[in-house]
Amino acid sequence: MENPVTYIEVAVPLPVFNTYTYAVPESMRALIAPGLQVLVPFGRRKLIGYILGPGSADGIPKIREIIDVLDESAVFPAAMLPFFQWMAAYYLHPIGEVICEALPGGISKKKKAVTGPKTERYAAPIPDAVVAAPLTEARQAVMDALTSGGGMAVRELAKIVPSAHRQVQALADKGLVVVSDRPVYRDPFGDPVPPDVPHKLNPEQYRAVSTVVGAMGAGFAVFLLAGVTGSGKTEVYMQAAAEAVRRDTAVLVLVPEIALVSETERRFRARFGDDVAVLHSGLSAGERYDQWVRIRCGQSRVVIGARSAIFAPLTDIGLIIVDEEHDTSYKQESRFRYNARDMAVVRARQAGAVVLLGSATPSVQSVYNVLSGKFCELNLKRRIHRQAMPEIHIEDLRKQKESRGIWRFITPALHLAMKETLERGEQVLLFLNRRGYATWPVCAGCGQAVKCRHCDVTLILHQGAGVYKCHQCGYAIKSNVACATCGSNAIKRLGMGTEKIEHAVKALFPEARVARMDRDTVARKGALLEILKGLRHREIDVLIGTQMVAKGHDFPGITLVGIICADLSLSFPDFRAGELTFQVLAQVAGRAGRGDRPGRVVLQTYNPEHFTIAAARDQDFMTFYRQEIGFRQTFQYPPFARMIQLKISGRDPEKTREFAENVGALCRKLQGRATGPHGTGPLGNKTALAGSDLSEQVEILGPIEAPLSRIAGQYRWQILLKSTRSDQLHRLARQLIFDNGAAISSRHVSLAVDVDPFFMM
DNA sequence: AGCACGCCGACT
DNA sequence: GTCGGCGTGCTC
Repeated sequence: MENPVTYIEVAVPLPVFNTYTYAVPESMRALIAPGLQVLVPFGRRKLIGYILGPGSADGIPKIREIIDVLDESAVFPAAMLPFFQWMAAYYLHPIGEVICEALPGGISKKKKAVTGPKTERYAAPIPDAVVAAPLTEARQAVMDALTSGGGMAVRELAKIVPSAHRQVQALADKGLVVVSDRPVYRDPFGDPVPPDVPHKLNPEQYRAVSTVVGAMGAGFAVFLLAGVTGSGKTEVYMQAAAEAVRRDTAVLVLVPEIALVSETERRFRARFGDDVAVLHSGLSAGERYDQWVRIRCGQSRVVIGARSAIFAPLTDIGLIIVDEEHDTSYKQESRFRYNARDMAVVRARQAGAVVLLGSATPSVQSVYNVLSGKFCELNLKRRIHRQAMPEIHIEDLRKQKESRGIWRFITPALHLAMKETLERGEQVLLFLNRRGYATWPVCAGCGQAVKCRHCDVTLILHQGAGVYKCHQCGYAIKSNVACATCGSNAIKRLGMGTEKIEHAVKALFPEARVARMDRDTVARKGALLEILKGLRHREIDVLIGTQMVAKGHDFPGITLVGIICADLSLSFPDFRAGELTFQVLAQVAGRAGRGDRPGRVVLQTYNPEHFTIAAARDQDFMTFYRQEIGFRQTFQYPPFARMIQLKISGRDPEKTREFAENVGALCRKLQGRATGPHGTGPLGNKTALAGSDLSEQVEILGPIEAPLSRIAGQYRWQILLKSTRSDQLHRLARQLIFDNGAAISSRHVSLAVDVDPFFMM
């Protein structure tokens, strides 16, 4: 190495936006490379940092030496550094924390315990060793087992000979076996999967696969595969992936949540065998580590995972597949707020790879990108088994106003349809996007709702558990308490949740076998699989579920879907409310009739004329899109504008409000400075400047109290920055964060920056 | 994030 | 007079 690097630039996993220059002692110079972890002194602490590249000593008065180099090979490919840097810049997040988020827990975060490769005691026979004296029965059994297998884990031996540990030691002393520690590979997969061969494609699928394959090797491209439910998207994914693998490139498959990883994984494993690795937060730290290492060293070239798998340490990515690309689970809503769907596109662009975004109900954003020429559209309009799409009947819930109790929510039409379906021995799915029994418990004495102590929400009655529960913070009180305001014991159980529907269905159809699928019933490990199995084996006649039932699971025996109330998400104070509603309705409706019998859907709503409901009835995405995109344009919402939301929270209501107002004032000051000598508008107004192009300004909305003004004891405020110009928006946010450290940090109040926010409540 | 420095109230 | 509260600023 001519010109050895003496200084390196290091990122540390702390909320600091600087990187730091360290000197490398002579003895370690040959060991360092970008992407390696190093132990560095930091103040009076020691930290694990990440080498970003060569560093510069210019203008730095004090440079300290690194203490140690922690890996002989980088934990992630150096080629991923530009990806991390891009994310750090875009999401305004410290690069060290970005990298820390990317690495699997346990690889050696901070200075916590290090989960290295797991090892086990392993015994192997020494060939041709001379047996001096006859062995005891147990020792002979151990020797027999070892010679027949050529070596075994001592743990396995102990299953044959209970005293194996002792015997192996004795045999080692006699020079007959050699004992060593071996790394073990922890297999996260369940049962072996029988191999499977590529299916014959229908013409639509064939066209999709050949278009994607045709783009491979020719640089970055994004395809949006819009395929109705049951149209065979997964087969398209697999055949495209097979071609990518054949070209010796890696494939990354993202699915929205862990429950769907296993289904996708089974299908991919059947096709790609040991090439498949999985990455998601459901794996134990050890399993994750092993999967990571397999991917890192190129043993697994097809990676399937949830959101965080976007960080898989693959080299030479040829294809990134994002299944159910509209799903909001791709957005991380804690510490580091990123969107894995968007980052799939960024990572592919950097790698010159092809992206395949798939969905039955594509996001407005992605369809806009198709229409503006950034993405290329592929369509699967036909279901593979040629079933017709289900017929959707709308029932107006306003007509039920005079009905009592459950009859307000089970219309005669739905009741009749359920009766007919059950009489035919077919299965029913009822969807209601709200769990619990009564979602609005109200005191009959004083009219007060039962409220959470820590949050600005009503508690939900969970009758089975006998508690009122807060869905925000988990706070719960016994359901037999009296009203906190007036002491009355008469608390009305208003509001409908899945648990109440379950009770009602059991009463209406006493002979039907009823099951419920929501976060409460699948909390127990294995419960979800039991429900799915129960459905397949026809041990369940009626399934009642939340959102969860809309997500990708295949329910072949269901011929009737009842949507109890389609409007719940329609009134959310969120510009995406219509989009979310359309998606969930279309997805739930798509659960009907995936087997060989036609399906039908009864959709109950208070807003039958609403364009979202009408479009969902006709399963006509483009009609929905055309109306929705007009609304987005009128109010300058994404995709026409970009947004950054500042989320401010603190325990003290006054301090939080004051802080939010200070940050708001600072934003306006910065904006005024950036856009020249004109003053800003009156406080609280949209600040726009005379004489310049209004559409290119950054709008500052707020601060306002969040719709959920308190969660888990934290008072919440928000400021929304909005602009048609991404660069302007980012410039303002960067100035705010980087140049005003003191003004935006406080002991009592925290500020989170959410770039491209999803949940605005 | 930590950890030091520095500046004000209430205790031996 | 010192102990300790917390606001401010820095860590190569």
